[in-house]
Amino acid sequence: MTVSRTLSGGLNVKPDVQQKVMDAVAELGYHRNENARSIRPGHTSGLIGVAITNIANPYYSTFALGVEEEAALAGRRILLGNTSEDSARETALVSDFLGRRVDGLIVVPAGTASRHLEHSQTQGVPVVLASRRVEGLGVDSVVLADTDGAFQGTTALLDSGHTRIGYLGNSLAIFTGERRYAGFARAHEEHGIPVDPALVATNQQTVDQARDATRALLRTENPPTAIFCANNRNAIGALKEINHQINAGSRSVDEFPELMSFDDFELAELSPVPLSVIDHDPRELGRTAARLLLDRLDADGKDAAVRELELPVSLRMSAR
Amino acid sequence: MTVSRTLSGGLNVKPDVQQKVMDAVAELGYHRNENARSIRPGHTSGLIGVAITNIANPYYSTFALGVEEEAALAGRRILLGNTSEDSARETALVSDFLGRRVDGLIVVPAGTASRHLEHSQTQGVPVVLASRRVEGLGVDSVVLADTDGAFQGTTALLDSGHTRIGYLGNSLAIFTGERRYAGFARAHEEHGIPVDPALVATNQQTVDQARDATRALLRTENPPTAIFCANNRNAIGALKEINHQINAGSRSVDEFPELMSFDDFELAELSPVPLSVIDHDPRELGRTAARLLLDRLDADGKDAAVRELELPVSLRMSAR
DNA sequence: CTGTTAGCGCGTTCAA
DNA sequence: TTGAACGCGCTAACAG
Repeated sequence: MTVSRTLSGGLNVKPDVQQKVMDAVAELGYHRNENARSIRPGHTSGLIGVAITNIANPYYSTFALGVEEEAALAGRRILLGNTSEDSARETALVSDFLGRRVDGLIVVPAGTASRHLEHSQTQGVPVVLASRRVEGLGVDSVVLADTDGAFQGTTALLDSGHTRIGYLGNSLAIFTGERRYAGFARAHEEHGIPVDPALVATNQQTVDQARDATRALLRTENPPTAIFCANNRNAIGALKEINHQINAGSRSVDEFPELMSFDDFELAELSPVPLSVIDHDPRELGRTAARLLLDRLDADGKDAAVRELELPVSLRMSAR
Repeated sequence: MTVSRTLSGGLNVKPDVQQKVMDAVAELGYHRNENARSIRPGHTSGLIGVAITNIANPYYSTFALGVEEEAALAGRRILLGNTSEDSARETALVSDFLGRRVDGLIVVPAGTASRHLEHSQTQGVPVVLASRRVEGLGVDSVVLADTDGAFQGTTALLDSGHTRIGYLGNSLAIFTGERRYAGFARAHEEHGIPVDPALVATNQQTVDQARDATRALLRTENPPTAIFCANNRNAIGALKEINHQINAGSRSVDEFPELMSFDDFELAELSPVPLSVIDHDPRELGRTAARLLLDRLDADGKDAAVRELELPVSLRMSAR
């Protein structure tokens, strides 16, 4: 008890005894057992479980940084896990997080399955969805203005005269994939220009897959004059393939399509073809998700209505 | 007890009772309290604490992915924390990790202070250092062949005729900074070419700082014909500045220095100036660090001698 | 100011 | 096959 009291401020412990305790603590390298502390009635772990689909994607690691910063400000740590875009792994991860009694969960959901995120399954542990929503799950969420951003970007391309625009994105079954494609399609509708299905590729998860899809697009007999890339993996893949072909020297630079990327990324400015960006800040997305969660963890935020935020994006047109 | 037995395999529990338990578990969303489990005698948390200097740097997030993959294979999770290159935060982070009774620690040390990593302070929890070593700390470590890689890269530049080579890196007080500079300097020595101190900048932690340093280098009256960049942050900063100046159109491309980057990075191939890379795999670095730790956590690895690994790097010369 | 009691959730051990 | 007692480390509440 004396040690416990000393370590929690030293109230009602003689100063010289406190000193002895501190000396012993320093010498022995003693650390209070947080796991034992967390099982006391009315106490929690101070951990926030963060499940993202891919740590190695700079977009998501920056997102995680934002969460971590905001959590650290509130004296909490994050438990980070990778789902690899796999719903089963997400379920296992969330289950593990709950077993460790995280105070809350921040999830970039991998699929549309959501039983494991339901209130009854999480034992009331609050969940915040980020980047993607899951229908019918009454939880807080923060996503981007996907449809609007894609609409704006596509409109800009159409306005500048493009009529054949390629589309590279991830699966339409994924929340962002569906929304971004919807914006792409609506812009076409409003311009009275049909989307050519031959120019639409929607199953690239990796840079290499995006490269392959780009190669296929460029090989068609009537290739697109611009490509809309629904995320940074696809934009980078397209860029790599185009750069490769330019260096191979088969055609001149301006025979290649210009690019519109949903997501900014490092070194985008080196693109040999004009590249515009639908820009937003993954770090801010992480911070916002964390704030939603932390707020919900506060006594006063506990019973607030469900908040579904949508962060704006901004179109940054290529200088050329 | 019946629930406990059912959840740990169902030995000696009547099948129909097991079923009832499982039904109730599913309905209630019950999860065993891992924190409570971990304080039982002879049990551990299954967590590995990972302290890196910057999650948002793709290099380190890929490193973390490698650790996570390897840890997941062994049924463990990682607790990830950011030190922001700050020794005090590292100490606090490690202390927090120990309080949560991590089974082991993987640390990219921020400084040379190491009291908090000593065996006596970690209560015998094994520590593995990655990327950087700390002198006088008898713990396992895995680092890169920094000196050798820098030596090879610099030698290649000198061999191809450069006599004025700039150096951009992080502080010489940092393990990798010191070693990479040493390789740079030794290559000069062996060629009998002195290093011009005016061309050496060693305090850039961020891309923007690296840009500034590059601008200063290019502005000197006798600018370098090549720049050795000791890590990806510095290479990217140099690239951005050079690209910017090329686009500004003041000089022709081949008046700009070529680049040698210690660290590969995404889209390096888009460089307008020749860029060679001293390549290595951060994911493998992470995996190796995790394996060192997991091995040490096994009964048979417990008392093994200290292992200090050095992973090889490979020089990939610019195609041009 | 310092110590004792009790209970958090779990599973080992022992009893029924 | 099931349940009861015990102890892990910690601290609120209550003696002393």
